Amino acid sequence: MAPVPSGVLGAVDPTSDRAVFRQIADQLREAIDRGRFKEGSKLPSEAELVEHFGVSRMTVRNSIGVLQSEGLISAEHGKGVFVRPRPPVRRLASDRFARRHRDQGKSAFIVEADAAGSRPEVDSLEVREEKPSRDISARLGSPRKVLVRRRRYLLDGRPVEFAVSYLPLDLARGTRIAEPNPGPGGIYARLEEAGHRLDHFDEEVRARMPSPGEAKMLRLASGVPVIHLVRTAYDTEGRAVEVCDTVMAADAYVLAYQLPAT
Amino acid sequence: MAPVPSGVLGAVDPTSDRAVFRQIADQLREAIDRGRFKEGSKLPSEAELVEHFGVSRMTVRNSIGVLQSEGLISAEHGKGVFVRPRPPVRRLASDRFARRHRDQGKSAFIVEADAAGSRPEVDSLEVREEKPSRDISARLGSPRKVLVRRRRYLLDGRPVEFAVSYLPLDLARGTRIAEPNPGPGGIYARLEEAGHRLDHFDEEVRARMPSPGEAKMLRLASGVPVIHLVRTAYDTEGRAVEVCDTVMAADAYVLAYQLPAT
DNA sequence: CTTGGCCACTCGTCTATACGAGTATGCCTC
DNA sequence: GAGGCATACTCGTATAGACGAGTGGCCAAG
Repeated sequence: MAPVPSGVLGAVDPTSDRAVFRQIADQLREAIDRGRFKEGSKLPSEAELVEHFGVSRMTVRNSIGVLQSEGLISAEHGKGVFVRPRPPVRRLASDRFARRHRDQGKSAFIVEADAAGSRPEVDSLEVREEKPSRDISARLGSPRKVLVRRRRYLLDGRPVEFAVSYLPLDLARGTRIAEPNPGPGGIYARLEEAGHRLDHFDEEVRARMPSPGEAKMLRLASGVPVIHLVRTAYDTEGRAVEVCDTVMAADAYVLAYQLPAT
Repeated sequence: MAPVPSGVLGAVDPTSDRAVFRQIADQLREAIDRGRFKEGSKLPSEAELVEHFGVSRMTVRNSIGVLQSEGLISAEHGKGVFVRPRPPVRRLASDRFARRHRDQGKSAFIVEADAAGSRPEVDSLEVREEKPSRDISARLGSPRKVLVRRRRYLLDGRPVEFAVSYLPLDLARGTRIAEPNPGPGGIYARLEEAGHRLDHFDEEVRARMPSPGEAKMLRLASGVPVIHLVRTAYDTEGRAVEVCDTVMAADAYVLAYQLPAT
């Protein structure tokens, strides 16, 4: 068994007020912060840490659990514990829905990812009619039924976002919006062609830990929160024409907004 | 020892593929979601769950840990494990920095909290001059030194937000901006009085797990992420006149923005 | 009645051990 | 050389036990 690299980790004080597993977590955290363990690199194994600190395995695992829930490291069964690499971040600009950005053939997600040098994918595409939930119904002005479009976005094979759009059925039925591929410019272009000129979007941003289902869908390591974004699109007559409910891996996104000073 | 309320929790299957502690976590989660355990109420004690499921204490603690890191429950030493109440949420509107909202005497935070029926406080106020970090320096156009204003906001005694403002020293030195209380309308009003008419704000929104220091400062339960918001204020000449770096308890906030469709 | 202490109950920390399951590697066989 | 298997190493799960420390209620002494 390889020893822990010397000088990187010190000793613990069992008589200290601070719990031993916290002291170990502190030392590992500091070593990571200082770059002693680089992004993506392997930490000493549990057995090595047990040896080095002279504690039991559960104590070591406890300290690893602390850092995992902080999002600093992630354990891989059979391989080891690794410093979590910071994934490339997708920046969502505040003008991302401007008309000029509606590309001819491809969706905004594809265009943007291509430009950033990532390999974009969309999967789990599902389009159907449903009875809206209370919340969605209220946001859309109480339609009896809605068209629901679900899809998952991936970058370089990693799922980063799961989005569900809701549109009042009278706007969507029989149009390309009700088809899996809504055509160039996406559903917003189709809405405007149908005479619903878009005026503005409202977005609500929350952050929280993922549900187990969300963690699975986005393949989230523990310690990664999600950004929950609910966008409502309004036409020039003030009617809500779409609600898009999106759950994003928080470590893959930064949202940018511009606020007026007036 | 009180038994677990009958009918609320079932049994586990030790032969299942799914780990026993996950099965227990699943059952507790479902019971909470269904309202069998209400917000703020006490879950069965570890000893009771050990008894009920016929497993060892570490297994029960493991399942409790799962739900804690999901932000569903929180354990209190000596008291028990409780369903985390959802705290009142502060909604930040996209027009929150509009001039018309600059109240005469009090800060935006105080006015808004009063209106919402909460008891607002500001503490840890600190104003000083510092050499800016690389990032702040770049955002502000590389000033040699900056005025730094730190403060913590609380609602009903609970810390919800920690904010640090940076201003180029030439704008701030010798003005009320450099005083702990900048006066009616806050530092934005002082900037405009000094001839720096504000044009717009850029905001960057990220979500992540808190550092240990942040968790302590905001008294965050485990399983609560933070929203990290960096706002830059620009005057009508395009100069960045302030950067505000804010860390917020994610369960206390929803951010609202309006995006143009053009 | 008040106060102090005891006690029961709670979660927190830690040890020691055992076995299972995923991964990588090297060696042996074909 | 290619394939397959054994093996060693990794983390995952679970048991049983011990002591510590925070909380709150009860009761007896003052």
